[in-house]
Amino acid sequence: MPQLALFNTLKREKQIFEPLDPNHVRLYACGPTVYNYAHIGNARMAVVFDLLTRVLKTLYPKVTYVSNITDVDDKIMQASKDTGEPIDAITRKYETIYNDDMAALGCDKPDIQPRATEHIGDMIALIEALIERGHAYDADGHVLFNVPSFENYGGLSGRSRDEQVAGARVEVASYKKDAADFVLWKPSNDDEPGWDSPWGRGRPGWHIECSAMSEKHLGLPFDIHGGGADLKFPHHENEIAQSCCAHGESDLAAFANVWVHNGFVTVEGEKMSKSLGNVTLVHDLVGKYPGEALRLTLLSAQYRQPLDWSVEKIQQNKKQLDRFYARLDEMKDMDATPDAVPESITAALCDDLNTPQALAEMNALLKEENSPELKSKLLAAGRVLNVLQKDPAAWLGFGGDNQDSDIQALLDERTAAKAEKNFARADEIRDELAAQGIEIVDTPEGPKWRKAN
RNA sequence: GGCGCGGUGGCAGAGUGGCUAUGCAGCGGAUUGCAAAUCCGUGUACACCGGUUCGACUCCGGUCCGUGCCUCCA
Repeated sequence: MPQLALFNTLKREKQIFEPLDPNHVRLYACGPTVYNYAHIGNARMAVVFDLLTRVLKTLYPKVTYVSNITDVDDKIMQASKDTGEPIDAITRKYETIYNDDMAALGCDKPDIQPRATEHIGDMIALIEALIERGHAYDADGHVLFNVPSFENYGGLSGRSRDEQVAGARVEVASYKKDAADFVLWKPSNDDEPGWDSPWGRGRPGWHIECSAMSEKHLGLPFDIHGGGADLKFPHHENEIAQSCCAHGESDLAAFANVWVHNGFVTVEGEKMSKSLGNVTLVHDLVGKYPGEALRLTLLSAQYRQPLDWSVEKIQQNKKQLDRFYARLDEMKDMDATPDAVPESITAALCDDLNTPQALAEMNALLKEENSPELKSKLLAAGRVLNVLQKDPAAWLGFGGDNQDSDIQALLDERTAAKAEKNFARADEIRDELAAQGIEIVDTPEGPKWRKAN
């Protein structure tokens, strides 16, 4: 069996992945805060961890992938104030949109997708444990994690004590014993979402939800914890501190064994930001381009590398898919048994998800003659990456032969013209249709047409 | 300032101490009434300067440049 190597941020090196329990691999990735449409950066995280889960599922008998929905957060409250929509309506709406958009990118829904608001009790229990162990304190309705109480704090992001700063959501400096202390629980006004707690009516800080939900659904320690590179600090650092301290552990790996962080997406060379107005929403993209082309584009760079998003790149990856689908179309009548993923592709993916290498290996397959074996290999490789599973003719756009009698009439006329060597008329018809965005492709089975792109 | 990442052919993007991916674009050719697709051929590129080595794009040191995090952020 091939061995999976992953770059472990915690150790800062690529390591052979060794599951804590080979019969059940467990991973968690920090999901979105649902107050707006997901952007292409959210999508990269979703696609990367979807792929990682697929690869793990080819290697191990049971894999549980948990990715949360953050549905309590000050940004959501702000969105509610801005739009007048109730908080629940906002979070449910964008949760649904998120899942739909990620599905369009070929991401399976995580095995478990917990909502923060449904785990408040677990968070409170965790906070209580932290207070009992002397790692947290309450101050006027706030509960803070005391960073100096955890000797190994900072081990993930590599920051020394002096450099630590607060990762709190709100300004509570006056309550802090240490500048680096961060909020576990904070009081809510009457018009804000809140839950009863030993410290009064309030709501959780950001980091505690992931500690609570990952432990609840996966148990501690679990194998892999992931998210975007920017979450390393403070979010993941604080998660580790909370989870370790709540259980009296000093080893950072007592929470999650391997940490995986995906790189950032820039757009046309610039960082995505609201001020630049270049936040690229998945929702807009899935309306314009095939989800599979978007997925492949997100996988066109190795996951840890920065990825620059551009229309040109989408089109390039779409073409790539066209080539694969064209070959699959040629082999449409062959029986394929896509069970075994070609070794070269498994090897590439097992090398820290080297998707560009996997793509290169798939291109190498195209050098082979058409055969049931080749078809099987392509489909099996495509299945791991979750591409190439569609009907080739439909992908290539040749599905609509019988749907438009006007076009069919012109095609018939052109065929007749060609038979009479009236090429002037034949070309005229080609031009006419081209003007309508219709492309004629002559094949051994006769002319076909599709919408040009 | 602290921590980190990166500079590869026109573009994208892997990788390796010697055998110099892959895709897109370009160019030449084949094929096609035309077109598309396809096929064949075509590019010794690895920021700069030193060092190690029989040999470095790959290892080490330095320089320059770009970039991420350190505040909410995937």
